[in-house]
Amino acid sequence: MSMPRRAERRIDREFIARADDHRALRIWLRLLTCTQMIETVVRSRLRSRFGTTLPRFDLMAQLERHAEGLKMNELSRLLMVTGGNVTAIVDQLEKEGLVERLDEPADRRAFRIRLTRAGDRTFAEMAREHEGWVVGLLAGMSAREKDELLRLLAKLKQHAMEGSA
Amino acid sequence: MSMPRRAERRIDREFIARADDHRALRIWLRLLTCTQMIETVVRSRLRSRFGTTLPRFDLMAQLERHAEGLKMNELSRLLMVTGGNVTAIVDQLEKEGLVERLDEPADRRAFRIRLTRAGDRTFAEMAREHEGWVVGLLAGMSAREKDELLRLLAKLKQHAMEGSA
DNA sequence: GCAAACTGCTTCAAGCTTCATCTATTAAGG
DNA sequence: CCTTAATAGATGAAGCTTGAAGCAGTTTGC
Repeated sequence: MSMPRRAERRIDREFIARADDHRALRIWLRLLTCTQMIETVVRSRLRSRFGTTLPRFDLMAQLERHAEGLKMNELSRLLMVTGGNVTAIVDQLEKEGLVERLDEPADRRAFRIRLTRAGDRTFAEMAREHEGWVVGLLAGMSAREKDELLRLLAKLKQHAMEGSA
Repeated sequence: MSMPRRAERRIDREFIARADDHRALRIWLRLLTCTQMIETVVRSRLRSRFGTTLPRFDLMAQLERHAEGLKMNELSRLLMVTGGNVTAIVDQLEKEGLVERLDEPADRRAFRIRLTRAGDRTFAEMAREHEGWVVGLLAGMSAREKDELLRLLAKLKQHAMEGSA
């Protein structure tokens, strides 16, 4: 009835490996689901409440965190989108007077993007509501669980960073 | 030096609330970062290895899990994208002979989308490599951590689901 | 100095995505 | 029946995103 010890162990190890592979795939799928669910809510509310879009909000959020301004490639890296994409969004926001391009004295190719005063005001209003939406969506989790999730995501982020470079 | 007891407590409670709000925002940002990092890797490899895109892969993955086929609106719900989007991608895949539209006898408006034999073969090949990429990206985490992450994401998913409906 | 490599940004085409709107079909109420 | 409402998909405009190619300015190595 029972298999030879050697084969048993080999099969068991394979089984464990497969189970773990499966876990990785499930994490990836669930991560994607969670992100898309939150994204859908935030996107829809940004549109209905403020007539704006998520990428524009994200770009302004980065600028708000860096009052000294950011170069195009820094924005591209922080937002994890291509440079061409950043150009398009900054063009729009600049046309609407929410951000401005300032010449970078040290490098004539580059410039610094900064929120204008109007942009700063506009963003502050959106950010206040935005925080409320996110807090609401995560309200079911305890502080302890949030900390644990934060920790695990940090780990995932770090490993994925190494694995993709 | 010390404040009246009442004020102290009020401030403390506010402080805790703010800290927790901040945690929620950080979770959301980190979730987004992790997702985008993995997405970028998978997207780029799907392109270079198989000349295809992530949305097409995702759609085929859903069909592979439902051998009996899926209706357009079911695909839309599962993939969490709009119906118009599904139409466009199915049109492409159908033109390439990877999926097929089958008439639904019970409802002349609808039809069932299914992988063709060629689609099934093509997907199997991609899925094998895809799993390897994801496993590699998550390799730094222990089985225990993966289980915990899976559990917390499930919770997040559930609460976000309720909060967005 | 100067050529070559690199960097910062833009442009463009192609594909993805949403939202709003449309047609055809089905379901429900009277 | 017949009207009304709801549902399944398709379509088109507008915006997002990528990847590749290109231009101008900077750095590097000889």
